[in-house]
Amino acid sequence: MRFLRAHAALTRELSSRLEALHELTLSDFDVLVQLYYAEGRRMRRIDLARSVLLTASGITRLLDGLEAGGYVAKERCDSDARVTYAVLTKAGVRKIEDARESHLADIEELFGSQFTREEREQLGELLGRLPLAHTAEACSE
Amino acid sequence: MRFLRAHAALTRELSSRLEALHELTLSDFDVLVQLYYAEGRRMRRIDLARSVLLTASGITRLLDGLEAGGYVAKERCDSDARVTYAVLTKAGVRKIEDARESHLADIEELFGSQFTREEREQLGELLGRLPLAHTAEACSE
DNA sequence: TAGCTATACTTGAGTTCGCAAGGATCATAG
DNA sequence: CTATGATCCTTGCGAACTCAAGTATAGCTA
Repeated sequence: MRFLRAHAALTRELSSRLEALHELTLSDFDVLVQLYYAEGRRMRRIDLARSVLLTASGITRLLDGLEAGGYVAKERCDSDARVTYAVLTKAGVRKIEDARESHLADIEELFGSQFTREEREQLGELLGRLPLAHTAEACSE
Repeated sequence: MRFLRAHAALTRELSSRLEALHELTLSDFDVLVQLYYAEGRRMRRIDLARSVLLTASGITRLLDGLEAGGYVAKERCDSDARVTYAVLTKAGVRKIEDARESHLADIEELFGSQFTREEREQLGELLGRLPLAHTAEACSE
């Protein structure tokens, strides 16, 4: 119960702040961050989907938006015509670097401030044990 | 990050199991549980909304569904004509008692099995500190 | 009593997703 | 070379929600 409530409250707040300041969804942000840390700042759409726990169709539509905004571009794969890469554009890099700052501050305010460093690590470890929660790539957000 | 991923993975799984077995959303279940433990098994719709962290309109539509299924009924309030109560029907009581069992088993499997009793308590305590997460009423689910 | 503001609820429009189905491409096995 | 099955992606449809606006009622104030 606490878990569900905490999530609902937290994401609602973070999401609305992100939206207000940067016109980004939490999912949008999530995708941009994944791309930002990816090799060559690009990823296969399917891997992107798995890493942010969306379905393939979810990613298609989400990227539609980011492509329209000019933050991400499509790129064909030479070795496999089925796959399309999502690449962060320069505007996308600027966007994420810009949004990161306020978003991290928000997280710190709402989330981090409640815990000591030690507790934070423990919380992370505990949550990391949950099944299926292992998709998150290296990244310390 | 872990928090978001863990939530996405967990709710997706729990939700689909609940849906498959009982044709209930996680939110539906949540609402039924709240009513089940409420005094007289009824609540003002607005209080219900706050306790499950939905908006007023969200509750209206969710209850539309549960009313259509015969699990909850509307009831007028004598002292204040603005408010409507949501009351659990007998069918609703049966439904929730039925669904509870498998749902708790699912939770135990996916969530509880990863932790010792002590860790579980600690996790609960940590999550409970998050701002806005205090709406959950007494109930040990 | 008349007016103002706050509260409870509903409804219309729009968003973000998931699922199922379909098209295209690859890889493998005869 | 062809058939089969898997993989990547998109699209139609529907579900769950939110926000904004509207209605009705309550309560307070002058």
